[in-house]
Amino acid sequence: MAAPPPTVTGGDSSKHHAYSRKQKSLGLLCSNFLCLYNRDGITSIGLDDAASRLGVERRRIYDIVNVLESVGVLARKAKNQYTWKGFEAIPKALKELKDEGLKENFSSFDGNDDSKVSDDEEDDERISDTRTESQPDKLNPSLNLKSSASSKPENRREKSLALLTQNFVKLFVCTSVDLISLDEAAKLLLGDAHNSSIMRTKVRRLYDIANVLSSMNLIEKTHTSDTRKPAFRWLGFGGRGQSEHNISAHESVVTESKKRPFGADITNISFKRNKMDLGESLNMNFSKQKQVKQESYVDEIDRITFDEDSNESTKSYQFGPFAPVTIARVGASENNPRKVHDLEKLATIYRPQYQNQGKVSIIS
DNA sequence: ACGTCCCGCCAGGTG
DNA sequence: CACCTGGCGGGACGT
Repeated sequence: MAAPPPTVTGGDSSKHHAYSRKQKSLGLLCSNFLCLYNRDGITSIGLDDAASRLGVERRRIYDIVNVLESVGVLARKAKNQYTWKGFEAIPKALKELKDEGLKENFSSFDGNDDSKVSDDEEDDERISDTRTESQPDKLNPSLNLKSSASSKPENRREKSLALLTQNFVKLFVCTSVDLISLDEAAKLLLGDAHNSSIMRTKVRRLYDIANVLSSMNLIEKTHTSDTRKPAFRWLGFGGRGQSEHNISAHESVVTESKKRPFGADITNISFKRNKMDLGESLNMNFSKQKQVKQESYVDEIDRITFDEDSNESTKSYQFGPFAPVTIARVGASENNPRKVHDLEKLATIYRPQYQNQGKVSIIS
């Protein structure tokens, strides 16, 4: 036991900037992650590589990766290695989730109830591409919401975060519920056993998930009509940011990637204690501006069919490229499709679109 | 005071 | 056995 450096208050070195939790939030980290790996043709993603680049511990990467994988953006390839599927993989993943959810009992929340708990664990066909023969099935979680009673060992792996993420998404995709608070979601997802701690932990996880999903603009934090209880609204697609793909015809928004608005960069990121390694790359300063892009979601953002009966009718997902803002120019060198070492450059150009709820700082 | 949620301990899993 | 994964909850930060 090496006496770990206790305390953190104030940093012992130079400026003792009161670090903000917001700057280390999963949501922001996710934005950085997305921005970092969405550029050019990135195929593989190393976890420790990401951790180093983002200046966070591995543990946090797992959190992000698990939720990203749940929506199809990433796919586990091997140890420490993930495959970047891209945002374009989201629609498909969502559809699968929806399909799965409908087969189960996700269609009974809010308003109507339909306790039709079909425990059918039928293996849905995976439209997925890569099919590793190692694990034929098992990919499908057996969502045992309430009344599970079956202590089926099932998958020891993927217990919470990934599973919970999918269930959370199913909630939106399979029902007409567009707005929901995490408490509600927690209750729904774990049945009714609101036994103190269990639910508290659940909610904690949901916060993590919601933050990541928010950074992707799949959901947004708002509040219920009554105004009071914060809740999350499903957006599906509708992020702003230009895209190379054509969007719906009615995207009047210019989504022009104008040059970054003033650079109010805040150098943050790991300044605390780091791992043993990570010495060469001092701290890369990520220029991040807490800009609140309050884009008007005019038009119909359109979410995947909210009709409960419509099975496979509207499959045209107009995924709007909610790509984290553009600017795909990599400074330097195109001769390295795989790895990008220019952290500094990358960091400089990168611009996360942190979604800030609540106040709206006019900056654009 | 309560809502949000970061940090990292430590237990399984895997090679 | 070392290392990778990731559940889980304390308790600090935010409002």
